[in-house]
Amino acid sequence: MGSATLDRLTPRAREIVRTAAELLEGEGPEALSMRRLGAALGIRASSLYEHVRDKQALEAALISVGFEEQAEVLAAAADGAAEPIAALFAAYRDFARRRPNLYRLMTERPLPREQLAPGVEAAAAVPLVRATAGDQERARAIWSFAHGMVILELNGRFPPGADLDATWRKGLAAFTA
Amino acid sequence: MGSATLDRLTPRAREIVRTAAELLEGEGPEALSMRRLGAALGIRASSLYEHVRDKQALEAALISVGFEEQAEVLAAAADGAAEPIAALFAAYRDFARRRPNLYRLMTERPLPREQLAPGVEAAAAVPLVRATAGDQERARAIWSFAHGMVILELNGRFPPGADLDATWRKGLAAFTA
DNA sequence: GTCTATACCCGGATAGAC
DNA sequence: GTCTATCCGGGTATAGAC
Repeated sequence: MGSATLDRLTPRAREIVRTAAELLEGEGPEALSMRRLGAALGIRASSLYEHVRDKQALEAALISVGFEEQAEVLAAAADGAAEPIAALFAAYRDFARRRPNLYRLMTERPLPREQLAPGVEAAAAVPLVRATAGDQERARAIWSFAHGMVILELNGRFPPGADLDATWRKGLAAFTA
Repeated sequence: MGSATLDRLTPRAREIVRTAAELLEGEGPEALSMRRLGAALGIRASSLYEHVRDKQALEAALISVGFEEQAEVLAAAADGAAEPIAALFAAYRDFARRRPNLYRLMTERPLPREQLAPGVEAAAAVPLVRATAGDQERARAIWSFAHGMVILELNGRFPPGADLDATWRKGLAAFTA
């Protein structure tokens, strides 16, 4: 539950990032504006700049925290699982459904890698790379399938009646054959 | 090359949609505003509303045309191919790279299905469903992999040195085993 | 069919007072 | 640390004149 990213911030900045995360998830991406974030905290947007460099830095913090949480849930899922890939799929999907807007923020633009907390991106990838015994190509192919499933689901792109559990099983079978 | 969607529009509306497509692809999604579209056509934004209901309708037209083009290139690729799935992968990736911003427009939000030209979404899916002999679960799993590969590439989410051709081959092997 | 003018909304960010 | 005031930018859309 602890976040190294949050821990390196001042208490007030921590509060801001936390509130931003709630705003993003609770009211959608358009709610993540400096004005609305200020309002949610009971201060003016201009006051935020005392604690946060700019909006980019705020988003980078959100993304870093997202990677930390993702790393945690994925590692926990794979740990000692009889079928690690299946367990990772379930945990990956679960994370994306619990934090759909954060998940989009983390995936739909180029990563601001220089602004992220060091190592968080790699840490989130570790469980899958482990599960493929270090085969990076296979790990990336599996990740692409999982991301495709997740993002198409979040974006409402599958036909209304689609049986996604069955589709996940198809993918699992393909990649573990 | 003919587009049923465009053919049903007045000449001026057709011109508008065409220009919008060029603007979107050439200058990015933020360029797709009524003001900038008007400017590209040499008229005021307000004049566009004589020809296009609103921005949603314009985007729906762009998406419909996108599906038509996609259906065409996918069908052509699969036609008589020795390895239809491999051919579809290549054509799918090629389409997304040629029209990255249109591809994003087509996939990153829920489809405005009521506003699309009838049948275009289904038509784009036909080649893949054929290639899986009607197995919809398999078709969806393959689509998810392809979409994941494509969108993660477009969004710059793979590590800088990643060998994506190799990753595509891994996915192909998994789904055609 | 296009114009001007306008209504409304939103955004990020800074200067300088307190 | 927060404020007000302000600067800049952007957007969709309508009314009414020509």
